[in-house]
Amino acid sequence: MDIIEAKEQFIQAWGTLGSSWGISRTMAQIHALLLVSSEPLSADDIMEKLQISRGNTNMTVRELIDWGLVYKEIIVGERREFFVAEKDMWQVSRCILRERKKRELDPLKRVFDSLAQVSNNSQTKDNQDFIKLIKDIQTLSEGADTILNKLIKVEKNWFLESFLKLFSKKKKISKDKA
Amino acid sequence: MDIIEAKEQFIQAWGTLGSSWGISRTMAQIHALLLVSSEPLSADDIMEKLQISRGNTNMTVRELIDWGLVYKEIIVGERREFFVAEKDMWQVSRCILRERKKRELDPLKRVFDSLAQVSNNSQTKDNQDFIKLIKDIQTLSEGADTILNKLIKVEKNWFLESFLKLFSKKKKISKDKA
DNA sequence: CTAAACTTTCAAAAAAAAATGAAAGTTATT
DNA sequence: AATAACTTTCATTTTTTTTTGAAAGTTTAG
Repeated sequence: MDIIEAKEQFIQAWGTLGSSWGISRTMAQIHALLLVSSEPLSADDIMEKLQISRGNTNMTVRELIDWGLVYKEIIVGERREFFVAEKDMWQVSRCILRERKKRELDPLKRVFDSLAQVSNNSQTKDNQDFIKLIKDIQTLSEGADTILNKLIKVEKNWFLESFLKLFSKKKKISKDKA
Repeated sequence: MDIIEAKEQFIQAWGTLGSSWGISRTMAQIHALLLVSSEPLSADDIMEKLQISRGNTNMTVRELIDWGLVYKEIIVGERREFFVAEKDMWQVSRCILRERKKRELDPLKRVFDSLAQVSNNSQTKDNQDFIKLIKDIQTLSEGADTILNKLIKVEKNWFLESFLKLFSKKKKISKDKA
């Protein structure tokens, strides 16, 4: 497999993976295309390479900019806008984490904060169970929130060097196995 | 807000949240309904309470069972099957993490393992960058994999007591603030 | 100011995902 | 073995999400 082919496969694969990440195929493909392009691309370049419409290209690039995954780049003497992708994949991960947390976790917390205010005057077993369910979900979602916030803030090296080591400790092999 | 109302809101909210988690609204709603029911429910109970079709109910309950979120329960003297939800929310989180990892992270790793085998004979800057991109994505996805596997295995108390504390250390307030 | 170059919007079309329900399949009872 | 009670399947319909493209809007240059 040569590099050209590999890049095409990358764009295709990133697009497919995007769907399972709740990101539209086009959005993921544009992102991938910009990631593998050494030069900034114009809206027309993107349209042509991915065979998509102008409207779709414009809207999707805007969204990528909102996420912080793509930047506008001005080229002197050119009137058109050009776009480049954020190439630091740790930064990319942070953007994706932040946006997915915003979409997937924050609404959960909001809903349960309001649900937690349910009055608990009837003390049947059934109702106690419901109150506990709400509390449990809140505890866990706050835990998830704490972890995600930390991951979003943290430096790449801290993640790769300190944090990951917490998880990769080898299991001690006990003598009684021998 | 009384408990009945709160439960209905819970089912509704869990359904809506489900969509943003890549889970169909019905699947999340059935799950929520079973979570708030103290008694096991039959397929007919579910159909009636959520106003959905038999086919949909059956397929979705099967999927919830596959995920490990719902169990069949046999009631003596009843021919029909009854269903109950896993009530331990930590266990529920694990199931959801495991299934989402399977859907969202594992395919990523597979794709990039195959892309990593791209030949690197032409040593242009451009190609070096591409190779680096692939490597970076692999490093990060392996990191994510390690963390998720650990979280899926770990005990609830370890998560809430030891793990979370790593993240919630209070910032030292320095004197120059005063 | 005006035309050209480029960008944005949004109603309508297409595609993808989810739900329906009738028919086929199973299993337990008599 | 026949019937009744219940479950599963899947082609079709409905709903939701994504994309299109023509029209409207903006900005720059002369």
